[in-house]
Amino acid sequence: MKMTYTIVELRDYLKRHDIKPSTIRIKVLEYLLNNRIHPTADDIYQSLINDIPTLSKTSVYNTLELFMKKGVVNALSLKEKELRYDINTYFHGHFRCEICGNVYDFPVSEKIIAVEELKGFVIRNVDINVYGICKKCNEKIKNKEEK
Amino acid sequence: MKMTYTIVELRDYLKRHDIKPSTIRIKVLEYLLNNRIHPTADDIYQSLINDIPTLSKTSVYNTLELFMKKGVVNALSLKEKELRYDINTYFHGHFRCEICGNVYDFPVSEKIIAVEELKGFVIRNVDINVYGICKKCNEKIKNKEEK
DNA sequence: ATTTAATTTTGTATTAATTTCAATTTTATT
DNA sequence: AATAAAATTGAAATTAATACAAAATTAAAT
Ligand SMILES: [Mn+2]
Ligand SMILES: [Mn+2]
Ligand SMILES: [Zn+2]
Ligand SMILES: [Zn+2]
Repeated sequence: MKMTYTIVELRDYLKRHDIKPSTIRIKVLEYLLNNRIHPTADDIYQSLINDIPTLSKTSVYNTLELFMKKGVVNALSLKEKELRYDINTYFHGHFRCEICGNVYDFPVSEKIIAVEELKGFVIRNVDINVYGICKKCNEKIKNKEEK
Repeated sequence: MKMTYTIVELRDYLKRHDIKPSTIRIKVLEYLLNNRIHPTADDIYQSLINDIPTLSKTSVYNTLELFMKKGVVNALSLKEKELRYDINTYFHGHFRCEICGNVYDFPVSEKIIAVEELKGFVIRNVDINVYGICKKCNEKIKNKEEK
Protein backbone atom coordinates (compact mmCIF):
# COMPACT_ATOMS: atom_id res chain seq x y z
CA MET A 1 0.00 0.00 0.00
CA LYS A 2 1.28 3.41 -0.99
CA MET A 3 1.98 5.65 1.97
CA THR A 4 0.86 8.97 0.66
CA TYR A 5 -0.77 10.66 3.62
CA THR A 6 0.63 11.74 6.96
CA ILE A 7 -1.35 11.23 10.13
CA VAL A 8 -1.75 14.98 10.42
CA GLU A 9 -3.24 15.15 6.94
CA LEU A 10 -5.65 12.32 7.68
CA ARG A 11 -6.74 13.90 10.96
CA ASP A 12 -7.34 17.21 9.22
CA TYR A 13 -9.28 15.52 6.44
CA LEU A 14 -11.65 14.06 9.04
CA LYS A 15 -11.88 17.26 11.06
CA ARG A 16 -12.76 19.20 7.93
CA HIS A 17 -15.70 16.82 7.51
CA ASP A 18 -16.79 17.24 11.12
CA ILE A 19 -15.59 13.79 12.19
CA LYS A 20 -13.63 13.16 15.39
CA PRO A 21 -10.41 11.44 14.31
CA SER A 22 -10.20 8.13 16.15
CA THR A 23 -7.57 5.51 15.34
CA ILE A 24 -9.98 3.33 13.39
CA ARG A 25 -11.43 6.23 11.44
CA ILE A 26 -7.94 7.38 10.47
CA LYS A 27 -7.00 3.86 9.34
CA VAL A 28 -10.19 3.40 7.32
CA LEU A 29 -9.74 6.79 5.70
CA GLU A 30 -6.10 6.02 4.92
CA TYR A 31 -7.11 2.76 3.31
CA LEU A 32 -9.80 4.43 1.22
CA LEU A 33 -7.46 7.19 0.06
CA ASN A 34 -4.63 4.82 -0.84
CA ASN A 35 -6.74 2.03 -2.38
CA ARG A 36 -9.12 3.55 -4.86
CA ILE A 37 -10.62 0.25 -5.91
CA HIS A 38 -14.15 0.83 -4.59
CA PRO A 39 -13.65 -1.68 -1.77
CA THR A 40 -16.35 -3.53 0.15
CA ALA A 41 -16.64 -3.34 3.94
CA ASP A 42 -14.99 -6.74 4.07
CA ASP A 43 -12.10 -5.62 1.85
CA ILE A 44 -11.42 -2.84 4.33
CA TYR A 45 -11.78 -5.15 7.33
CA GLN A 46 -9.43 -7.77 5.86
CA SER A 47 -6.81 -5.15 5.09
CA LEU A 48 -6.88 -3.55 8.53
CA ILE A 49 -7.21 -6.63 10.76
CA ASN A 50 -3.43 -7.17 10.64
CA ASP A 51 -2.73 -3.66 11.86
CA ILE A 52 -5.57 -3.59 14.40
CA PRO A 53 -6.05 -7.18 15.66
CA THR A 54 -8.99 -6.19 17.89
CA LEU A 55 -10.88 -4.61 15.00
CA SER A 56 -14.50 -5.65 14.67
CA LYS A 57 -16.50 -5.62 11.49
CA THR A 58 -19.16 -3.57 13.21
CA SER A 59 -16.60 -0.80 13.62
CA VAL A 60 -15.94 -0.81 9.91
CA TYR A 61 -19.66 -0.58 9.23
CA ASN A 62 -20.05 2.14 11.86
CA THR A 63 -17.20 4.12 10.36
CA LEU A 64 -18.52 3.83 6.81
CA GLU A 65 -22.00 4.79 7.98
CA LEU A 66 -20.55 7.90 9.62
CA PHE A 67 -18.40 8.69 6.57
CA MET A 68 -21.50 8.50 4.38
CA LYS A 69 -23.49 10.77 6.66
CA LYS A 70 -20.66 13.31 6.64
CA GLY A 71 -20.18 13.10 2.88
CA VAL A 72 -16.74 11.49 2.96
CA VAL A 73 -17.75 8.41 0.96
CA ASN A 74 -20.52 7.27 -1.33
CA ALA A 75 -21.94 3.76 -1.37
CA LEU A 76 -22.12 1.98 -4.72
CA SER A 77 -24.98 -0.43 -5.32
CA LEU A 78 -23.64 -2.42 -8.26
CA LYS A 79 -25.84 -5.51 -8.60
CA GLU A 80 -23.56 -7.42 -6.27
CA LYS A 81 -24.49 -8.62 -2.84
CA GLU A 82 -21.91 -6.44 -1.14
CA LEU A 83 -21.94 -2.65 -1.20
CA ARG A 84 -18.79 -0.89 -2.33
CA TYR A 85 -17.50 2.43 -1.03
CA ASP A 86 -16.00 5.30 -2.98
CA ILE A 87 -13.87 8.05 -1.42
CA ASN A 88 -14.18 10.01 -4.66
CA THR A 89 -17.42 11.91 -4.18
CA TYR A 90 -17.13 13.99 -7.33
CA PHE A 91 -19.81 13.11 -9.86
CA HIS A 92 -18.67 10.27 -12.12
CA GLY A 93 -19.87 7.00 -13.59
CA HIS A 94 -18.88 3.42 -12.77
CA PHE A 95 -18.17 0.49 -15.02
CA ARG A 96 -18.09 -2.99 -13.50
CA CYS A 97 -16.36 -5.74 -15.48
CA GLU A 98 -18.29 -9.00 -15.38
CA ILE A 99 -15.07 -10.97 -15.84
CA CYS A 100 -12.39 -9.46 -13.57
CA GLY A 101 -14.82 -7.73 -11.21
CA ASN A 102 -12.90 -4.45 -11.33
CA VAL A 103 -14.83 -1.21 -11.09
CA TYR A 104 -13.64 1.63 -13.34
CA ASP A 105 -14.44 5.32 -13.12
CA PHE A 106 -15.44 7.40 -16.11
CA PRO A 107 -16.62 10.99 -16.56
CA VAL A 108 -20.28 11.81 -17.23
CA SER A 109 -22.01 15.09 -17.77
CA GLU A 110 -24.39 15.79 -14.93
CA LYS A 111 -26.89 17.41 -17.28
CA ILE A 112 -28.06 14.04 -18.58
CA ILE A 113 -30.88 14.26 -16.05
CA ALA A 114 -31.99 17.72 -17.17
CA VAL A 115 -35.16 16.31 -18.69
CA GLU A 116 -38.69 17.62 -18.76
CA GLU A 117 -39.96 14.58 -16.83
CA LEU A 118 -37.92 15.50 -13.74
CA LYS A 119 -39.00 19.15 -13.52
CA GLY A 120 -40.09 19.82 -9.97
CA PHE A 121 -38.16 16.85 -8.64
CA VAL A 122 -35.44 17.45 -6.04
CA ILE A 123 -32.33 15.53 -7.06
CA ARG A 124 -30.08 14.39 -4.24
CA ASN A 125 -27.96 11.75 -5.92
CA VAL A 126 -27.27 10.33 -9.37
CA ASP A 127 -25.75 6.91 -10.01
CA ILE A 128 -24.54 5.85 -13.44
CA ASN A 129 -23.70 2.14 -13.39
CA VAL A 130 -22.48 0.34 -16.49
CA TYR A 131 -21.89 -3.39 -16.77
CA GLY A 132 -19.91 -5.32 -19.36
CA ILE A 133 -16.38 -6.43 -20.22
CA CYS A 134 -13.44 -4.13 -19.62
CA LYS A 135 -10.81 -3.34 -22.21
CA LYS A 136 -8.16 -5.59 -20.67
CA CYS A 137 -10.45 -8.61 -20.39
CA ASN A 138 -11.81 -8.02 -23.87
CA GLU A 139 -8.32 -7.96 -25.35
CA LYS A 140 -7.45 -11.19 -23.57
CA ILE A 141 -10.52 -12.83 -25.13
CA LYS A 142 -9.59 -11.53 -28.57
CA ASN A 143 -6.04 -12.90 -28.26
CA LYS A 144 -7.35 -16.35 -27.37
CA GLU A 145 -9.69 -16.36 -30.35
CA GLU A 146 -6.84 -15.51 -32.73
CA LYS A 147 -4.86 -18.61 -31.76
CA MET B 1 -55.90 -4.40 -11.11
CA LYS B 2 -56.59 -3.46 -14.68
CA MET B 3 -57.44 -6.47 -16.84
CA THR B 4 -55.80 -5.54 -20.06
CA TYR B 5 -54.39 -8.77 -21.40
CA THR B 6 -56.09 -11.98 -22.49
CA ILE B 7 -54.61 -15.34 -21.58
CA VAL B 8 -53.84 -15.93 -25.24
CA GLU B 9 -51.89 -12.67 -25.40
CA LEU B 10 -49.96 -13.52 -22.26
CA ARG B 11 -49.13 -17.03 -23.53
CA ASP B 12 -47.93 -15.59 -26.83
CA TYR B 13 -45.83 -12.97 -25.04
CA LEU B 14 -44.03 -15.75 -23.17
CA LYS B 15 -43.70 -17.99 -26.21
CA ARG B 16 -42.18 -15.14 -28.20
CA HIS B 17 -39.55 -14.92 -25.47
CA ASP B 18 -38.90 -18.67 -25.58
CA ILE B 19 -40.63 -19.35 -22.26
CA LYS B 20 -43.05 -22.23 -21.74
CA PRO B 21 -46.28 -20.65 -20.48
CA SER B 22 -47.12 -22.23 -17.13
CA THR B 23 -49.89 -20.91 -14.90
CA ILE B 24 -47.54 -19.15 -12.54
CA ARG B 25 -45.49 -17.58 -15.31
CA ILE B 26 -48.66 -16.25 -16.94
CA LYS B 27 -49.85 -14.78 -13.64
CA VAL B 28 -46.49 -13.15 -12.87
CA LEU B 29 -46.32 -11.72 -16.37
CA GLU B 30 -49.88 -10.43 -16.10
CA TYR B 31 -49.04 -8.75 -12.81
CA LEU B 32 -45.93 -7.13 -14.23
CA LEU B 33 -47.74 -5.84 -17.32
CA ASN B 34 -50.67 -4.43 -15.35
CA ASN B 35 -48.69 -3.00 -12.41
CA ARG B 36 -45.85 -0.97 -13.73
CA ILE B 37 -44.61 0.09 -10.33
CA HIS B 38 -41.24 -1.72 -10.41
CA PRO B 39 -42.41 -4.28 -7.84
CA THR B 40 -40.23 -6.40 -5.60
CA ALA B 41 -40.44 -10.20 -5.57
CA ASP B 42 -42.46 -9.91 -2.39
CA ASP B 43 -44.88 -7.39 -3.96
CA ILE B 44 -45.57 -9.93 -6.68
CA TYR B 45 -45.90 -12.79 -4.20
CA GLN B 46 -48.32 -10.86 -1.96
CA SER B 47 -50.48 -9.92 -4.93
CA LEU B 48 -50.71 -13.44 -6.32
CA ILE B 49 -51.03 -15.47 -3.12
CA ASN B 50 -54.80 -14.83 -3.06
CA ASP B 51 -55.25 -16.19 -6.57
CA ILE B 52 -52.83 -19.08 -6.15
CA PRO B 53 -52.93 -20.13 -2.48
CA THR B 54 -50.25 -22.80 -2.98
CA LEU B 55 -47.79 -20.30 -4.46
CA SER B 56 -44.31 -20.36 -2.99
CA LYS B 57 -41.89 -17.50 -2.94
CA THR B 58 -39.27 -19.70 -4.55
CA SER B 59 -41.53 -19.93 -7.60
CA VAL B 60 -41.66 -16.16 -7.85
CA TYR B 61 -37.87 -16.00 -7.64
CA ASN B 62 -37.54 -18.84 -10.17
CA THR B 63 -39.92 -17.11 -12.56
CA LEU B 64 -38.17 -13.75 -12.28
CA GLU B 65 -34.79 -15.43 -12.74
CA LEU B 66 -36.08 -17.06 -15.94
CA PHE B 67 -37.69 -13.81 -17.12
CA MET B 68 -34.37 -12.04 -16.66
CA LYS B 69 -32.45 -14.71 -18.56
CA LYS B 70 -34.93 -14.47 -21.42
CA GLY B 71 -34.92 -10.68 -21.47
CA VAL B 72 -38.51 -10.21 -20.29
CA VAL B 73 -37.59 -8.15 -17.22
CA ASN B 74 -34.67 -6.18 -15.85
CA ALA B 75 -33.68 -6.10 -12.20
CA LEU B 76 -33.26 -2.71 -10.56
CA SER B 77 -30.66 -2.34 -7.84
CA LEU B 78 -31.77 0.86 -6.14
CA LYS B 79 -29.94 1.20 -2.82
CA GLU B 80 -32.72 -0.72 -1.12
CA LYS B 81 -32.36 -4.17 0.32
CA GLU B 82 -34.86 -5.69 -2.08
CA LEU B 83 -34.41 -5.87 -5.84
CA ARG B 84 -37.17 -4.47 -8.04
CA TYR B 85 -38.25 -5.78 -11.41
CA ASP B 86 -39.13 -3.84 -14.54
CA ILE B 87 -41.13 -5.27 -17.45
CA ASN B 88 -40.14 -2.23 -19.50
CA THR B 89 -36.79 -3.25 -20.96
CA TYR B 90 -36.38 -0.22 -23.17
CA PHE B 91 -33.52 1.99 -22.08
CA HIS B 92 -34.65 4.56 -19.52
CA GLY B 93 -33.65 6.07 -16.19
CA HIS B 94 -35.17 5.61 -12.74
CA PHE B 95 -35.91 8.11 -10.01
CA ARG B 96 -36.61 6.83 -6.51
CA CYS B 97 -38.39 9.18 -4.10
CA GLU B 98 -36.91 9.04 -0.60
CA ILE B 99 -40.26 10.02 0.92
CA CYS B 100 -43.00 8.01 -0.82
CA GLY B 101 -40.71 5.27 -2.14
CA ASN B 102 -42.20 5.42 -5.63
CA VAL B 103 -39.94 4.76 -8.58
CA TYR B 104 -40.46 6.96 -11.65
CA ASP B 105 -39.27 6.41 -15.21
CA PHE B 106 -37.62 9.12 -17.26
CA PRO B 107 -35.97 9.19 -20.68
CA VAL B 108 -32.19 9.32 -21.06
CA SER B 109 -30.01 9.38 -24.11
CA GLU B 110 -27.93 6.23 -24.30
CA LYS B 111 -25.00 8.15 -25.73
CA ILE B 112 -24.11 9.58 -22.31
CA ILE B 113 -21.62 6.73 -22.02
CA ALA B 114 -19.96 7.45 -25.36
CA VAL B 115 -16.80 8.67 -23.63
CA GLU B 116 -13.16 8.24 -24.48
CA GLU B 117 -12.53 6.36 -21.21
CA LEU B 118 -14.81 3.47 -22.24
CA LYS B 119 -13.32 2.92 -25.70
CA GLY B 120 -12.62 -0.79 -26.06
CA PHE B 121 -15.05 -1.70 -23.31
CA VAL B 122 -17.98 -3.98 -24.14
CA ILE B 123 -21.15 -2.47 -22.70
CA ARG B 124 -23.88 -4.92 -21.75
CA ASN B 125 -26.07 -2.82 -19.49
CA VAL B 126 -26.49 0.76 -18.33
CA ASP B 127 -28.34 1.79 -15.18
CA ILE B 128 -29.21 5.41 -14.43
CA ASN B 129 -30.51 5.69 -10.87
CA VAL B 130 -31.51 9.02 -9.39
CA TYR B 131 -32.50 9.62 -5.77
CA GLY B 132 -34.34 12.53 -4.24
CA ILE B 133 -37.82 13.90 -3.61
CA CYS B 134 -40.52 13.55 -6.25
CA LYS B 135 -42.68 16.40 -7.48
CA LYS B 136 -45.75 15.33 -5.51
CA CYS B 137 -43.91 14.96 -2.21
CA ASN B 138 -42.03 18.20 -2.80
CA GLU B 139 -45.28 20.12 -3.36
CA LYS B 140 -46.73 18.65 -0.17
CA ILE B 141 -43.72 19.89 1.75
CA LYS B 142 -44.02 23.34 0.20
CA ASN B 143 -47.71 23.57 1.12
CA LYS B 144 -46.97 22.70 4.73
CA GLU B 145 -44.28 25.37 4.91
CA GLU B 146 -46.66 28.03 3.63
CA LYS B 147 -49.12 27.46 6.47
C1' DA C 1 -55.48 -45.11 -21.50
C1' DT C 2 -51.21 -46.25 -18.87
C1' DT C 3 -46.70 -45.91 -18.07
C1' DT C 4 -42.54 -43.23 -18.27
C1' DA C 5 -39.88 -39.21 -18.62
C1' DA C 6 -39.33 -34.26 -18.30
C1' DT C 7 -40.59 -30.07 -16.32
C1' DT C 8 -42.37 -27.16 -12.85
C1' DT C 9 -43.47 -26.08 -8.25
C1' DT C 10 -43.04 -26.38 -3.44
C1' DG C 11 -41.10 -26.14 1.24
C1' DT C 12 -37.48 -26.41 4.12
C1' DA C 13 -32.88 -25.34 5.22
C1' DT C 14 -28.93 -22.52 4.28
C1' DT C 15 -26.28 -18.44 3.19
C1' DA C 16 -24.29 -14.14 4.05
C1' DA C 17 -24.33 -9.13 4.27
C1' DT C 18 -25.92 -5.97 7.29
C1' DT C 19 -28.09 -4.31 11.62
C1' DT C 20 -29.07 -4.19 16.46
C1' DC C 21 -27.71 -3.53 20.91
C1' DA C 22 -25.83 -4.16 25.44
C1' DA C 23 -21.37 -4.61 27.48
C1' DT C 24 -16.70 -3.15 27.43
C1' DT C 25 -13.01 -0.11 26.44
C1' DT C 26 -11.13 4.26 25.40
C1' DT C 27 -11.07 9.22 25.56
C1' DA C 28 -12.41 13.69 27.43
C1' DT C 29 -14.00 16.57 31.29
C1' DT C 30 -14.44 18.04 36.07
C1' DA D 1 -8.67 10.35 40.50
C1' DA D 2 -13.51 10.20 39.65
C1' DT D 3 -17.11 10.91 36.33
C1' DA D 4 -19.20 11.50 31.99
C1' DA D 5 -19.23 10.95 27.06
C1' DA D 6 -17.90 8.66 23.03
C1' DA D 7 -16.10 4.80 20.51
C1' DT D 8 -15.50 -0.02 19.94
C1' DT D 9 -16.54 -4.73 20.43
C1' DG D 10 -18.86 -9.25 20.01
C1' DA D 11 -22.66 -11.93 19.87
C1' DA D 12 -27.30 -12.37 18.30
C1' DA D 13 -30.90 -11.07 15.12
C1' DT D 14 -32.55 -9.85 10.65
C1' DT D 15 -33.72 -10.91 6.07
C1' DA D 16 -33.42 -11.15 0.99
C1' DA D 17 -31.89 -14.48 -1.81
C1' DT D 18 -30.27 -19.22 -2.91
C1' DA D 19 -29.83 -24.32 -2.84
C1' DC D 20 -31.87 -28.40 -3.30
C1' DA D 21 -34.51 -32.51 -2.73
C1' DA D 22 -39.29 -34.02 -2.65
C1' DA D 23 -43.81 -33.54 -4.59
C1' DA D 24 -46.85 -32.23 -8.17
C1' DT D 25 -47.86 -31.30 -12.73
C1' DT D 26 -47.37 -31.75 -17.66
C1' DA D 27 -45.72 -33.95 -21.88
C1' DA D 28 -44.17 -37.97 -24.46
C1' DA D 29 -43.98 -42.78 -25.40
C1' DT D 30 -45.89 -47.21 -25.42
MN1 LIG E 1 -15.56 5.84 -8.36
MN1 LIG F 1 -38.74 1.52 -15.34
ZN1 LIG G 1 -12.16 -7.01 -16.70
ZN1 LIG H 1 -42.51 10.99 -3.41
